[in-house]
Amino acid sequence: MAGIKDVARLAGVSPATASRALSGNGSVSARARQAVTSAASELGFIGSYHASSLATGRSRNVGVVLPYVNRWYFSTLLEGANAALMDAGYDLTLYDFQGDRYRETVLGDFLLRKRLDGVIAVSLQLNEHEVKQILSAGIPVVGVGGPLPGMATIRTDDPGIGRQATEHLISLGHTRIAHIGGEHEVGRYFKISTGRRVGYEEAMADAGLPLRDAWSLVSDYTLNDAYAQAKHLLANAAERPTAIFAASDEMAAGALLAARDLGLRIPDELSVIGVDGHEMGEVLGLTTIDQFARQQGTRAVDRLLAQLKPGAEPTEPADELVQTRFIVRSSTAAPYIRARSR
Amino acid sequence: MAGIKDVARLAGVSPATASRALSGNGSVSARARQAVTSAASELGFIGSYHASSLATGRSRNVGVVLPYVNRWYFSTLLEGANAALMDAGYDLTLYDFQGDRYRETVLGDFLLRKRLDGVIAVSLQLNEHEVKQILSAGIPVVGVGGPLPGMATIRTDDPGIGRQATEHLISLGHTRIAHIGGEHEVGRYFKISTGRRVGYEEAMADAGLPLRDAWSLVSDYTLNDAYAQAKHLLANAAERPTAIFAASDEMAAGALLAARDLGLRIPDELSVIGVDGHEMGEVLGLTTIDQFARQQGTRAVDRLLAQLKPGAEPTEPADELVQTRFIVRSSTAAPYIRARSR
DNA sequence: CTGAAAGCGCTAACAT
DNA sequence: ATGTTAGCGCTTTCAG
Repeated sequence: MAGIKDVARLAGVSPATASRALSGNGSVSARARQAVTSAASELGFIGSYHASSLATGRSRNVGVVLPYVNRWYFSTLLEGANAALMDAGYDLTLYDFQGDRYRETVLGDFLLRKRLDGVIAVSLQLNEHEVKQILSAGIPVVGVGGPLPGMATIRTDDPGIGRQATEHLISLGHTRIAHIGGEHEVGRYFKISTGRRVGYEEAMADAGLPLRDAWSLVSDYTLNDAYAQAKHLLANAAERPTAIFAASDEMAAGALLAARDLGLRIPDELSVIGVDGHEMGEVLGLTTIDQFARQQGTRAVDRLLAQLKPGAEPTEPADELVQTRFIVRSSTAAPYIRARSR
Repeated sequence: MAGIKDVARLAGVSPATASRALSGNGSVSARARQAVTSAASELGFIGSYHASSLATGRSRNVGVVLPYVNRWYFSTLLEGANAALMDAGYDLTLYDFQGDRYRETVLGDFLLRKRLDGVIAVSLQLNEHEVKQILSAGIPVVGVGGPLPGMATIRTDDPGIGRQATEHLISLGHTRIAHIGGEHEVGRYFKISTGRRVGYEEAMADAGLPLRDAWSLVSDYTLNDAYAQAKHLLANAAERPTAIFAASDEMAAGALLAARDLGLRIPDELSVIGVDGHEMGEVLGLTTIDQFARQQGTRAVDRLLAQLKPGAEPTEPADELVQTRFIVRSSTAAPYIRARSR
C-alpha cells in the first residue's frame, strides 16, 4: 500500500506538499502539482480515509436515518439523497430502524461515534433528551417530515395535502368520503402524517359533511393492510362511502384492489385518491398528490451540505415546505348515484 | 469531548489499560476494569471511530453495493443485511449505482478508500480488471446473485426457478406460455436473471412446446413497463398466450393489471406466475416462487462476517444456492379453453 | 496485570 | 511555495 510519503518521495517533494497538491488546499506550484499527481497515479495511491478523517475531523460521510428502507417513500427519498451525496463526493451510512427495532441502538451507539459529518433524519420523532443529546454532540441534522424542534427541517404541508385531496372529492360532488391514514399516535417514535387526517377532517367540516368513525380508518401504510381495511369498509353497501382518500399511493392501491375484488367499478361506484406520486399510479390510473420524494432527498442533502460549508454556521434552523403537485387521473370522478339522479 | 486519556486519568490507570478494559482485548484486573468503565460512563466517553480504525485497521463498517435501492428485491435484501449488521455492531455504507449512473464512481473512488471491512455486492457484474482491482485491494467480498469469479457468492438457482415456474404452467395444461424477463445482455454491468429465461426455454423445449419470439418479452423489471408489454402482448386475441411467467412479482403484477384492463378473467383466461414473494402478491392472489430476499441479505452478512473473523482466511470462495419456496395462489389454473373443450 | 512509548497515515500550523 | 514539526485519539508491542 503506497502512502502519501511514497508519493512525496517519488515526486521529490515533502509529504505536506503532496497533501496540498492532492487535496487542492493551500498553494502549490504547477510543477510540483504535476509531479505529485503523476507520482500518485503511478503508484496507484489512494489516501487513507481514516487517517485523513482523524487529522481533519471531517469524514465526508453523512448518515441517513429512516424507519423502513423497503417502503416506497423512504427508498425513493433515499435514492435522491444518495445521488446528491455521490455527486458531492460523500459516503452515505444507512440506519434503518425497521420500525423501532433499532431505534435505541442507532440513537445511542451509532450516531454519536463522531464518524458522521451530518445526519438526515426522515420521519423521526425525537424527545427532548434525544434532541439535546444530538445537538450537544454537535452533529448537524436536517429532519425530513418529522417535527424536530431546534433543527432544520423540510416537510410537506400535510394538513394542506389532506384538505386538497378531500376538497377535490367534495368538488366532484362526493359527500360520503372515507379516509385511510396513519395512526393517531405512534408512541414517541414516528409521526407519520396524521396531518393529512387533520386536513381531511377540516375540509369535511368546512363543507358541512359528516365525519363517521367507520369512515376514518387507521392503517400501517402497507398495501395489504389498506386492502383488508378497505374491503371491510366497502363490503356493506348501505354504509359504503362513494370516495376514499388514502394517505399514500400504496394504500390507495390497496383500496383500488379491494374495490375491484368486490366488483365495484372505478370511478363510477368508488373514487380513490392517494398521495405520493408512486410510479404504479400511472398504470392504476390513480389520482394523486405527488410529493416528489426523490427531490426531498436531494434537497435535504443540499441543506445539510450547506451547513457543513466552512463558516456557514449562523443560519437559523429553518422549516421549509416542499412543493407538491396534483395529478388527476381516472380513479376520481363524480359519484355515480348522483349523476343518475340528476 | 472526553478522550480515553481523560477516562484513564479519572480511573487512575494508564490509557493503555483503559483501552484494554474498554475493548476487552488483553487482560485487565477486575478492579481496573471497574474503575475504567465507571469513569467512562461518568464522562460520557464515546471512543473516536476514526482514531481506533486508524490504529487497528478495521472499521466495523461494511459496504452494500446494489443497482437500485427503490426496487423491491434490493430494498428487501438491504433490510435483511442492515438487520444482521446492526446486530453485529457494524455500520452499513450504501452504494446505489442507480442503474449504472454511479458505477464507475463507486468502483473507482469509493470502494477502495480502505474504509470498509468488507463489501456485499448485489447483482453486480464485474469484469476481470475490476475483480482484480478489488481482490488486490484486499477487501473481502460476498456477491449476491451476480457471478463474481473468485469471490464468495450466494444466489438462487435461476434456471431452476424458470423451469419450475414454467413446468407448473405446463402441468396445468398450458401450451401457450409467454415469458417476461430481464434483458439478454445488460452490457457489462448487471446480469439480471436471464437464467430464468433459460429455464423457461428449456422447460418449453422439454415439453415439446413452441417458443415464439413474440412471447419472449424483455422488460426492465418495473411494473409499468411489464404492464405496457403485457397489454400489447394480450391485445391480439388470436396470438394471445394462455399463461405468462414473469421473472419478478412486480412484473407479474403489471401483467395482471394489463389483463384486467383488457377485461380478461384471471385465471380462466390468463394464468400468471411471478418470482419473489412480494407481499403484494397476497392481495393479488399471485402464484409465485418466494426467493426470501430478506434472508439473502442476512445470509450474505453472515458469510462476510465469517470471513472477517481473525484467522478465518483460508475458506474457499464457495458458491452457495439459496432456498426458494413455491407458493400457489389463485392466479394460475388450467386454461379455460381447454377445460371447455373437454 | 500494567505502563511507556511508538506508531496508524495524514494534515495544519509555523517557519522559511 | 515548500519543508519541518507536531499532532489527530486510539491501540499495541515491549518491558517490567
